[in-house]
Order: sequence, then structure tokens, then C-alpha cells
Amino acid sequence: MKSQKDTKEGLTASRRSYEDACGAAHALDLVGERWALLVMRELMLGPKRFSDLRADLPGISANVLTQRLEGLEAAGVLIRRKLPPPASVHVYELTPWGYESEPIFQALGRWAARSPQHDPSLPLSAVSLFLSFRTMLDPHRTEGLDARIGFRIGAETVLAHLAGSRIEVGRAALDQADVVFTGTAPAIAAAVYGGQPLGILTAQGALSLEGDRALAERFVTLFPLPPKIERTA
Amino acid sequence: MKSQKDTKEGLTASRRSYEDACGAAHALDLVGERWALLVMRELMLGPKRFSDLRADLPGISANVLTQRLEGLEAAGVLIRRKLPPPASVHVYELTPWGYESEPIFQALGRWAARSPQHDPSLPLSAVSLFLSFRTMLDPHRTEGLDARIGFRIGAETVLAHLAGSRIEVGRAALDQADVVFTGTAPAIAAAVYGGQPLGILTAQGALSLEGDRALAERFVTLFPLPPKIERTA
DNA sequence: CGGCATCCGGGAAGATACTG
DNA sequence: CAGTATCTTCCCGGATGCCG
Repeated sequence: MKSQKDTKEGLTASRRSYEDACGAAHALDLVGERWALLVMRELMLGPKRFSDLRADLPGISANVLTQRLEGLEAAGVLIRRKLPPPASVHVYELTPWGYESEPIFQALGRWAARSPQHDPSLPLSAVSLFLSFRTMLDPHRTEGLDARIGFRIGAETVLAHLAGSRIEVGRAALDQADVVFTGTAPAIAAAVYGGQPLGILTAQGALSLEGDRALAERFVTLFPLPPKIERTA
Repeated sequence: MKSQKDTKEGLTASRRSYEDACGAAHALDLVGERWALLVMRELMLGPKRFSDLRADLPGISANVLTQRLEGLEAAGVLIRRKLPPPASVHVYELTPWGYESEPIFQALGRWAARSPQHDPSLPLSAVSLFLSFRTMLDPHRTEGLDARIGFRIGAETVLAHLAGSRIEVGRAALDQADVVFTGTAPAIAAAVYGGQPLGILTAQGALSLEGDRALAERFVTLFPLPPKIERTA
């Protein structure tokens, strides 16, 4: 039985499957293993390198990350690609279908936000923060708003464009930003979700502003959290 | 260290966590273990007994089911309850918050439906079938429709009420049904999603109709599948 | 240095048998 | 019927080491 390595011809036939025609069950066959969805989450704003993924997913080990990347590539969720010269490094990038998985993260996040056990003081990656903006924006609160909010988190710059009760978020230069937040992802999250006053030194590190401060003050009110569930005694 | 069983005071503190403030990550801490989401799926149409869950989740073993039920109860997703006499049996029932997880299944199912590897010929539970109706209904195809479709799958009877481009699905008596499908869940799925003609004996078993046959013919056209992704060579 | 293979310990999942 | 006990198998996570 199983005389040789059965991971031979890329078939991955040995992987445990639920053997269930239900779409959700098949999704779990594809991305239900530990870390798989979080790897995808980290790629939702664009390609990343192996070491970036490791850095942004504290706790994942190199061999598990390798396995997940292989599995997700075999599933058609992402591709491994070599950037053209002069960069010439390998990056992992979601396929168009991989990008279509965002509603999964939104549904999971919206649901878990009501959990009484949710601890917002844990570490938070930059990608998580920006995806949460797409998820939690309250369209009713953006009346007549057309603004560009920039974010600088470490070496990464991201622009959020609010217009017509919608928000677009993506990596971009910050030239056109009306206001720019600079700080760590947890510090920005504390301002948006924790009601932490702007420009205060928090335990999550400093948060600084350049530009239209009134716009920043309004921005942090656009993402209301759902009420926690009451204890089911 | 760990002198005694550390699963003592219901804390379950030993469970692996992603230690991530992201809502989706916390959701995976709660329901990311193998089988957890499928157990929840099976309860989405109402409470079930332990042995019903085992029967509807072929492949799960008794001890894993026990662990998941304990974990989900500790998380506040479901409760274990004793039906009043004369039934006096234990059932597991989602909490109101547990029922709110349905968008997760819809997002997972919609996304995985486009997977090239999805095999619709696998076994399918009755609950999966009815949840798929809620997920896949095309509101544009229900113009001027107000109809009650009944389903009899084994001992279970379920009524789907189509009205105003919406569908409600739940366990109910079939007295008011305009048409009733009787058969196995895979047989009904073959008619709705596989384009299998009605009233034909298929490999999935017989499917029989009572009532408004024309309505049944229309019903099976209301749930279009999304196009499969093209191979990313 | 980035990416991946290998080895190992611990723990979760799976199968089977057994008990109240 | 509703689980528990036990055993085996496999996955996860950490460390090390190879190789471009």
C-alpha cells in the first residue's frame, strides 16, 4: 500500500476530502486547511513574496507555507510568477478566481465581529485592515463624500478612494491623497474601531496625520462595528 | 505540567489560535477546524440529533463529532437541548448568532461553484440542497411567481415559498404545496443543476412529482450555475 | 538570502470497539 | 441511541540543512 510517495504527479489525490457535492464543502476541500485562507487574505491586495507572507503571518512555519502555496496553486487559486527584470524575484499572486474569494472573508469577518470572544488587541496585518474597510463601510455615512485617504504602513502605501457610498482600496502612490495616515496597522485600527482619538500615542504605537485633519476625523467614523451578541446563558 | 486533563473547566484554552485581530481569522479560530462548518450547515434548517448529524455527514467519526459539538457550544454557536416530553431526546440547535452564519456558506458555495474540480456527482445532504436554493436563486427569473414547492426526502418534508423574487425555505407540512417533489437530494439536484429531465429514473434514484408539473418544470430553471473558470495555463 | 526538502515531537483526525 | 475509550494515522509546527 502506497509503495512510493503518492504526491507524485501533482494530483494530490491523497488529500482528505469531504466527498460532498455541496459547494461549501468543496470550498473547504480547496481552502479549508489551516492557514490556507489567511495566505489568500494576505494576497488580496496584490502579489507578495514568500518572505513577506511569512512576516505578515506570524506563526506560520516555512514548510506549512510552502505546502499551502503548492496546494493553492494546484487548486488554481494563485500562481507563482517571476517578476520581469530587474526585479527578477518570485512572487505569489491570486488568479482572477482567487480574487473572487473576497466575499468569503467579508462573510467570515462580519459574522465573527459579533463574537463575544473576539479580541481586537491582537496583532493585525495591513491587508486585514484594508479589507476590513471594504467590509465594514456603512454606505449611509458617506453622504456627499468624495475623498482620497492615504495610508503609510512601513514601506507600503495604500490609497482609499471614497465616492458615491462606495470605497476602493488599493496599493497606490499617495500624491493625490487629501490626508495621509502614517503608523502601524493596529494603531490605525485603534482609531477606526477602538474610538482612539487621533494623534495620540497609544500602546499600538504612534499615529500621525498629514493633510485634511477634519476629513480624517470623519473617516474614522465610517466603519461601525455590529453589536456583540448577548450571552446565551 | 498539565497534571490533569486540561479540558477541565470548559475553557478549552489549549486550542490553537491564529492570534490575529482580523475578523476572518477569529472566525477560523471558532469554526475553522475540520468538520465544524459542515456540522453547522446541517443545523441551518433546524435542530438535529447526534445520530442524524452522523448520518448526514458521512465520514465524520463519533468522537470528532462530539468534540465539534462541544467546541461549537463553548463558542456560543449552538446549544445542546433536551426536547420536552414525550420526545425527551437531546438535540443540537444553532443559536440566533449561529443562524447568522449562513452568508459564510453562501460565499463559500458561490465561489467554489466555479471551481473546475467541483464534482456534483458526489453525495449531497438534504440541507445542502435547500441552502443551495437560497444561494443560487436568480431573482430575475422569478417574475410574477408566487408558488409553494414541496419536497419529500425520506422522512423530511420541506416547503419552498417563492414570492417577489425571494425564496423562503424551511421544514413544513406540504398541505399548501402547489407541487411536491419526492426523491433523494441528489436526484432533485440532478434535475435542478444537472438539467436532468423530470420524471426520469437516474443513477441518483427515482424522482416523482405530484401536482402542478408545469410549475415544477419552471422551478428547476430558476437556479443557474455560474460559469466555470477557464484553465489558467 | 529566498525557497524548499528532511527529520522529529506533539496533537488532531479517523476507525473500531465498547458502555450507560 | 448517544456518546466514550483506545489505537493508529496523518497533519501541524519547529529545527536544521541544502541549493540556487
